[in-house]
Amino acid sequence: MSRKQQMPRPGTDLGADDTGCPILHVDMDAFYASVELRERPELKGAPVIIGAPGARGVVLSATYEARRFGVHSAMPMTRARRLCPQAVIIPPSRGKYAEVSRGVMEIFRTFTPEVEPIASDEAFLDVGGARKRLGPPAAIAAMIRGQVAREHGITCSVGVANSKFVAKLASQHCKPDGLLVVPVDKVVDFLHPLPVGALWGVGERTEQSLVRLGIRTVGELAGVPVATLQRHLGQAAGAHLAALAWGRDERPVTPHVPDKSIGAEETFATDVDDPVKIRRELLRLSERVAARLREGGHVGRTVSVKLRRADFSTISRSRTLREPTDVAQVLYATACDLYTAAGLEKVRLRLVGVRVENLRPAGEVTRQLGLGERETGWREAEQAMDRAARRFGRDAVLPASLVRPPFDGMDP
DNA sequence: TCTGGGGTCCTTGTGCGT
DNA sequence: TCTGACGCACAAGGACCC
Repeated sequence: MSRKQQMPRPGTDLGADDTGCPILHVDMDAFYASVELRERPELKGAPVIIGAPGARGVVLSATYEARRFGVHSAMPMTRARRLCPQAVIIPPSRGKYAEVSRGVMEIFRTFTPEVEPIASDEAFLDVGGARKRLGPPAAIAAMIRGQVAREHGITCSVGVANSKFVAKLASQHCKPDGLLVVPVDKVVDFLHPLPVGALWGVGERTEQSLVRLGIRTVGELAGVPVATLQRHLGQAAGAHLAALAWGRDERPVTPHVPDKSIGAEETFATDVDDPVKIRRELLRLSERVAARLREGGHVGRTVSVKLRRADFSTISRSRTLREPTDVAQVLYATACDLYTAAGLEKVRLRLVGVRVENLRPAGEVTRQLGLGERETGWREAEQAMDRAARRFGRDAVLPASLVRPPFDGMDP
């Protein structure tokens, strides 16, 4: 589901020597759309867009037929509909995609335990240790593609290279339904004709900065001194891009990357300036985030709120607590304080969000509650809500202020 | 053209203790 | 006692990823 445009093919004959190329990047083709098309085969060959049909939404996925009209993921739905009015719009079913994603990741793990999922539809695999058992990396990539297609009825593209970054570019390069090996001695030939925007970490802004410096291709980037890049892009980004331009990327495939933050946010159907409604939304988001913290066995110390005004300008405010927490009422109280302190109570907002950072495993934390603190009572109540939710569904038990009276036409 | 939601990482600024 | 340098933690915002 990369939102970058399909890159031009550099026209290099790369051969297929996969010696020293243990890294695979597997990327499902138009993942959400492909999953939907399994159930609606009559739409095969038609332009299909996955996205919320409401006024405020973006394209989550689009078939290649829709992409021919210029539609791509992250594009506002209104624009996508204008570009391709004949497209069939399907609202997303995230649960369904998560289930297929789990199945596909399980297939990957039958080939190697070294699987690093980076999104629901893509993962890095290090198959260096599977060579004796299963054969060379390119052969393993072909087996994976076959098994995913057989068991899930969708296609994927695989890049094979000596580093994560080159493998990822390779999979994008051979989409859809392709397999591309970039041999070690062809990495520079592969990279240098590409536009700088193809590099991981170069988005719209950075690309503009580079173009202003007269740098349009990776090859041109490779010829610029690191210090010059660092002066214009910052220390880390400059050094990072200079390394990538020569194909240097030492990051290993890491199967277990711990969560650093957990959050939830919501865009209102129409902008809201009523503090009561904003606080009710903060409560709903706090409940959601706290439930996910407890589900993952996390507690967190820093609570931040995100407030986006009607003009799309966004501010965030955060506070680090004395003790880490996974209690919705603590998150909610902090979020309300931050919202009030931000002075936006009379301002029309289009989005609010709650996030918890500085996560630690809940088991590691020894709790020190002050005199009169009631967190334990809340925690027990919320744990009881978790149990009810597991039995009867997420909406079975809600705080009173979130229970919608009958015929309540309020928004959200 | 009017921009979702869930994240990570980096930079910059500031306050505080030493 | 005051001052500057330094390191650190925190806060805020921005860019980027899928």
